[in-house]
Amino acid sequence: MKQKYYITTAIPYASGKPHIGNTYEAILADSIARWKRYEGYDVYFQTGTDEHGQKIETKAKNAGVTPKEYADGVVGEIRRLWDLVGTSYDRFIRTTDDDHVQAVQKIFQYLYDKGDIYKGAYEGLYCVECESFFTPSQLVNGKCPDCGRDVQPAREEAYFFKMSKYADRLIDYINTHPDFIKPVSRKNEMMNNFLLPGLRDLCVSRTSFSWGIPVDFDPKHVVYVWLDALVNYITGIGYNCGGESSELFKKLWPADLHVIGKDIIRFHTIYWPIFLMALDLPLPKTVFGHPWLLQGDGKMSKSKGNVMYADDLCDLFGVDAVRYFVLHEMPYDNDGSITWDVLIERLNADLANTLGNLVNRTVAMSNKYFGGAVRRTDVTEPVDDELKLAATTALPRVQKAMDEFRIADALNEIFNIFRRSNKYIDETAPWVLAKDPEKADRLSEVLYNLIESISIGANLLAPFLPKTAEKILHEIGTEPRTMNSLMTFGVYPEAGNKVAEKPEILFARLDPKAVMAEVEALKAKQQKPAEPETPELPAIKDEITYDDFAKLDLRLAKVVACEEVKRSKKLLKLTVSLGNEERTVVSGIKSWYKPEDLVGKTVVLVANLKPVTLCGVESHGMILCASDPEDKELAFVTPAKTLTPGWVVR
RNA sequence: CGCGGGGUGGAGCAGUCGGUAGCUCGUCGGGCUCAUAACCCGGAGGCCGCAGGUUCAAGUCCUGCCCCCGCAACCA
Repeated sequence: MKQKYYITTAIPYASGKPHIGNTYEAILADSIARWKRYEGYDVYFQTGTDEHGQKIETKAKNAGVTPKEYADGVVGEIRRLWDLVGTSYDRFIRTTDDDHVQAVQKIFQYLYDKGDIYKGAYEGLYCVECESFFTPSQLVNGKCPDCGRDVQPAREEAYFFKMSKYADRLIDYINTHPDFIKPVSRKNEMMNNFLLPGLRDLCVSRTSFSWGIPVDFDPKHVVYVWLDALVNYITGIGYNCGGESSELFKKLWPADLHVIGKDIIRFHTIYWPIFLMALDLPLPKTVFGHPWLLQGDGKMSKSKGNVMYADDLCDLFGVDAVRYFVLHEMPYDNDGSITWDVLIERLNADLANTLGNLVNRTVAMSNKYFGGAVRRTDVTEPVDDELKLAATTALPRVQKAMDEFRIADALNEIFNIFRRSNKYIDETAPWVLAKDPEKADRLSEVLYNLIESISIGANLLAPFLPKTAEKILHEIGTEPRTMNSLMTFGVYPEAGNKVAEKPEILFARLDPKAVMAEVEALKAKQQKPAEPETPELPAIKDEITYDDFAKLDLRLAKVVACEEVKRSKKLLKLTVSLGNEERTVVSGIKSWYKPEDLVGKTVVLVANLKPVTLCGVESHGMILCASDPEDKELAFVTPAKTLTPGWVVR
């Protein structure tokens, strides 16, 4: 019986059209899935969309549609893109699917009954306008990062999951399963930053919005994102909490591979395994956190007009060219970068020149010299051996690369066959052989060797560039063959098949100038609806009374000493004098001021602010500063003439 | 001294146990003409981040320093 292989992508949030970086994940997982199928596994490949939550609720409201309608639209777009790039999924799950919703409710109930979920209160900084909680680190200048208004400490009733309960078991599991987190460098991050210092309980419900799966025993709560989203990996294949799960589930679980972005490794290697432990389910074998695909000149943004979408790219270059590019250009550990220049360069150098031209010239010669069918004649020469070796030993090397998820390396190994084949043509010079009728058999053997090598290469290429592989096999008049046969030279029919009469150009060479012209047109189209560059000033806040103002105690303070806070990026530690007392204040202005710039200056201090500890230093007050909305420029506030420290500002 | 990764010809990377520094692209020159101005060969271009140390021998091992990038902690 075939061994099963269950592979998943993360489910992208359906709030907007995904760019090529997001689509990369689908292509990556798809290539692995196809490869595994070719290896003989019974592969089940699941992808889908995450559709609940406040952001979608808000966007839908703005668009005047229901959240489901809004999600339907975006999901349609995502699915269209996934299909466009050839994602060979078995199920496209949506977190709004009925089976998922019911399964999540059952899981929630089960974990609550078990005591792993308890009711508590969520405390944080709340922005009324945005109806959102933020952690202090999310704030911009102490204000809401979305609207720039003030936030206030608030409490919200919520359910929590007892993460700490399973932490020891998870630490043990990670330590004894080296394949669990890939690449390994991520393992240390998780251990050192989260597991070893101790886990905080995770908030798993919300009452501040309603677009979500209701907690059925407490309907004003909806299940909050991670518990809802992560369990898609089990609900999608028929997990039934507390009941009989499907045959499919029994066959597939635990998953063999979760392909995810490096940004959500934490959720997949800590929260997800812990949820599974709580459900008494085995953990996935491997979580692979791939790097990101970045735009060469910085992050993609609409206002820059440099967002790349899979559909535009496919229009310009074709699906397989796009697949090739993202798979080839992504290193294993570091982020990859995508630029139009490099993209064109890759297509021309690898796909058009090395591969396309090779197939083209080989087929052309077969037609020209033998009417399209080349026989194996066994008129060999030593020069053949190196080619045969390159072709028949590629498989194990590709396999090794794939086992480590080094897709770029795998592609490179395959292309070595094509590179070697081009060289072989030069070494054997078929056009010279063709002039001598006595060398006809040798010539036939040479072309046979080329076609056989191309056949092996095309079969290896199929998981990555399915359409191209199909075209190549068609051109050389043969069918896909088994993986095992790729290590044997001479599987292509010895009598020779008829190759395509007129070789089709697999990848046309691109003229960079012409492509860039089209790109400019695309950019212009994107930029039109873009927002103006100048960020708006935050709105004036809600009115307060004099009494509210009077609560503030603002004082002049003279900086007597200042130093950087060790191991902090933004913080300076100031010692200020208020005339009759000195105190320590921490201020996040390291980017704008050096310590010596501040000593001797008089600043305005919020003197009655509750002290807090930042990076291990207690801060007793706050220095008033003014800045532009984006914090490009910032300056502290100082009196117009020298005044005595300690005086009241009002 | 929070944890981890990394600094190698113009770009992106490889370099296992210390022993002539490699690959892809670009660039320059040559060759070839089957082919998509494609293909093949060759050249130029490296104080292998800096400074010490161990060794017959260091990109590789040790020490110190500088810089970059993840993650974490923070603009009160």
